[in-house]
Parts: sequence; structure tokens; C-alpha cells
Amino acid sequence: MTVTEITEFLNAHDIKPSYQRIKVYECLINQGNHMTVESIYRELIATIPTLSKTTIYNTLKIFEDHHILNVINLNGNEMRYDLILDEHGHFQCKICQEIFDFPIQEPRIQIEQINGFKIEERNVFLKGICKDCLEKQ
Amino acid sequence: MTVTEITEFLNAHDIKPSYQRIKVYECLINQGNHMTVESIYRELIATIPTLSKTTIYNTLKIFEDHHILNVINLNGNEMRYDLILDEHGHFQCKICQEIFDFPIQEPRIQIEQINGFKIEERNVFLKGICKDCLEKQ
DNA sequence: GTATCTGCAAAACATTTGCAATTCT
DNA sequence: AGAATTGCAAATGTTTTGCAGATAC
Repeated sequence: MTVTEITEFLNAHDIKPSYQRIKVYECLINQGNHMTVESIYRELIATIPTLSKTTIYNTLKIFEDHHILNVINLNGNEMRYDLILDEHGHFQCKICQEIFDFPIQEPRIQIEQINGFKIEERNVFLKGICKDCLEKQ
Repeated sequence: MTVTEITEFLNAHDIKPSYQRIKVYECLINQGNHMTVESIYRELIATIPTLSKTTIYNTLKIFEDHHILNVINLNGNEMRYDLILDEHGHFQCKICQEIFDFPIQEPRIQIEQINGFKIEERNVFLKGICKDCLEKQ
């Protein structure tokens, strides 16, 4: 995705495409999902030496409000941020702590059980032991 | 569940049944799921005036380590604690913020997609608008 | 020229840690 | 007495807030 395309995308979602916002969005695309404010900061501080974490927080909040970003919290530590691209779940290994994405193809999880409720977001979060760590045991 | 039963239950899980631990467990049973440290504290401080939040944190950590409690974090604020009774998901209303439980009867969420991974815990967290808030709109 | 955006510094808040006092056996 | 538990106070780490300076239209 080029800078021009990001600019158009942000405009289309009523987000003014400032330099910082474009860079944060670019970072989320290039670095993949479940980034933290800290990891975004570390990634961008070389390019934007004056960048503050407050701006990252502000930007992510705006992205969330405009529904182009999902915010999740897997373990009670830092918040993690996912661009809304495809619907996927998260698996975190209890040993190496790494987070893996996996597709959710089952569109309804007994949603009819919750009668009259409007469901707008779904998060599926699994914990266990990943293949590599299992083999090391 | 009587105090005697809780005592036996904790003993059976290799947890020494101190007064505070019994009271915290009792609170989790009586007040239902997704309680926070703060809400447990407010509930118990009348009964145990010397109670500290550190003890609640300690106790919940022990319960978690001994697999009688699940810890979840829905919104990045406080952690929430669920006794492991039946498997259920959580639905949080974006308007009134209330959290509802719902049963998960579908045992596998495309788990075969994650080949060779050992899945030990599953959390399903939905967000949307609850019936009451929908009707008020 | 006015409104918006940025970013520093301080505040807020949940959780963890160190350690001394207490309790239990 | 000895070991485990409790709880106060301080530290930690993430996120939020207030506000002044910078930027954009």
C-alpha cells in the first residue's frame, strides 16, 4: 500500500491524513498485527525523531473510533492493535509468549443464544502451547 | 456452597484454606463471574476490615495457578476473574458496558487450522449492543 | 487567522514487589 | 520456634489528561 493509497483510505474514513497518522498506519500494515504502542514507537522513532507516544495513543484512538482498527488485550499487559482486514483469532503460547493468528471461518458462535443482542465485534483468544515449544519438551 | 465445602474444595486443590481465601472464593461464587479486584474488595471490606488488595491479588494468583480460576481482560482496564465452572463466552454492551455470559456449545473453533498446537484455554469475547440499549434507541 | 494536531510533563490507575508484622501449626 | 500468610508502603508500567507550541488550511 503506497502513501497515496493510505492517504485516500484515511480520507475515505474521515480521518485527516497527517504525516504521523500515515506513518502509524503504514507501520501497522508492514509490521503485521498485534503491535503495541511501544513497538510502534520503537519502529517509528528513527523516521520521526520528535514522535511522542501520546500521538500514537491519539492516532490509534482515532483509528478505533473510525472502525479501521480493533483493540485487544490478551494478557492484561499492554493493549494490542489489529487493522480490520480479515476476521481472525489469536493464539498465545504460554511458554514462548508468541502470538499467532488463525482464521475464523465459523461465522456464528452460537450467536442465536443471545437473543435480541446486536453483535458488532468478535474476539476469539486461545491459549496453549505452540508446536515448537511442544517439540522442545 | 458452605464454608466447609469450600474448605474441602480448596484443600483438594492444594490450596491452604485461610480465612481470606475462603472469603474470596465465597465472594466469587455468590457475586457471579467477571468480578474485579476492586469489586471483590468492596464486597469483603465490611466483613474483613483489615483486608488489603494485595491479599486479593495474591489469592487470585494462587487460584489461577491451581487452575480453579480463569483470568480475562475484556477492555484493557481491570482484569476480571471467572471461576472455572462451565465454559462460557462474554458479551459486553458498548453502551451500558454491562457484561453478559453466554454458553459456548460449539467446542471447536476451527482448531484444526492450528496444526500441532495444544489448546488449553479458549476465550470468546463479543462486543455489541444489548437488548435493553437497542430498545432505548 | 482559526481550528486542529502534536508532544512534553504530570497525573491517574491497576498491578507488582519488598518487607515487616501477624497468624497458624 | 518455624513456615506460611497477610497487608502496608513504595515502585512499576501503561494509559490518560492538561496545556502550550507547532502545523495546516
